[in-house]
Amino acid sequence: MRLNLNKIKITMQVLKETLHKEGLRYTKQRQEIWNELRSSDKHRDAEEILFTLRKRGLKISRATVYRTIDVLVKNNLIDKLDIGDGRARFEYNDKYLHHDHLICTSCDKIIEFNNNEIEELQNKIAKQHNFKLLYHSHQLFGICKDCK
Amino acid sequence: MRLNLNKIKITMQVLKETLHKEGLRYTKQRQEIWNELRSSDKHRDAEEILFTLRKRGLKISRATVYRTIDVLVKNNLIDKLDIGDGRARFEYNDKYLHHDHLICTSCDKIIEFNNNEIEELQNKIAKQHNFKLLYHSHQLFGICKDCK
DNA sequence: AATTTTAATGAGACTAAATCTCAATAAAAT
DNA sequence: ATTTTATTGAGATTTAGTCTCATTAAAATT
Ligand SMILES: [Mn+2]
Ligand SMILES: [Mn+2]
Ligand SMILES: [Zn+2]
Ligand SMILES: [Zn+2]
Repeated sequence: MRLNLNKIKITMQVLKETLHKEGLRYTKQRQEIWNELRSSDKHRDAEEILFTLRKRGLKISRATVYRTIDVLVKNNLIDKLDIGDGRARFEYNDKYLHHDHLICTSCDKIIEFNNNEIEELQNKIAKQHNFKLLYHSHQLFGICKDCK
Repeated sequence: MRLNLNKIKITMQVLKETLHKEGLRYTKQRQEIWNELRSSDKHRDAEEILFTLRKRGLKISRATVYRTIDVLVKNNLIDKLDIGDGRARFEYNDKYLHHDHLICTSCDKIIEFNNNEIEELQNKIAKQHNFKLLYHSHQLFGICKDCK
């Protein structure tokens, strides 16, 4: 319990410092959106975040959700994920355990993987092209074990 | 010249056979869209294809472009590419020389790469998860050599 | 603590890519 | 040549995401 409360405090501090660094204000809505994303390992879309927070009694608009998500993505606090259905998903970005995704085209299940060899090869390719790698998007689409 | 004409004949035959296999008709519009994509190495969006063909005098609608693209993507004759600006791009799928992309977030340049080690690692990861890999999407975003 | 300054928010209008509808048309089968 | 059936075109519709602008709230100043 003690640890848990501290963890929340620390991640909220991360948000506060990021916003300060960008000259942005530490608002209730931004706190709630960040808390919602960092405390779950689901891949959420904007509308889902909006309605979850509204159900919880927060006064918040669609525009604010999209605007906040942009700030969080640009500052690498969350990652944007395209699973191929035209609706972007977002998830907490754990810098110490990066992962990419396998996506089942039959049941939409999302499976996470992390592979350091691929990460290294990506760096190597970028270097070969004298390209400054900022981020990447890597998805494997197919049929999961439960669907075949 | 002889070879060039034969090459066109062969790729048009590929389309004809694919459509036949799917119980679909070999129409003028489908021929022109396929010819447009297979004879260029650009990454085109739907609107671009539509206006190129109209400028060339073909009577064709937006709906037909999108519908045909879907057929070609599903049959692996072309690949769909998401460069992160909300507009899908399409390109000829050369089965004998697969490639993925580096995308400059500053000038939108698209650089192609192919790396067999990564392709093999993808297969390995899919196998580990008992996942039938159908296709993948792999983009490296950053700043190209001309922009930095 | 009250006031001033300035950025953020909410409601809903707007945009743009992609999809859908349905009457007219053209490909293929007969 | 005629019939059958899929395809097309025009434009309406959907939907994720963005924009506007009056109102509100955070932070700076007094
Ligand atoms: Mn994930
Ligand atoms: Mn390419
Ligand atoms: Zn599945
Ligand atoms: Zn560039």
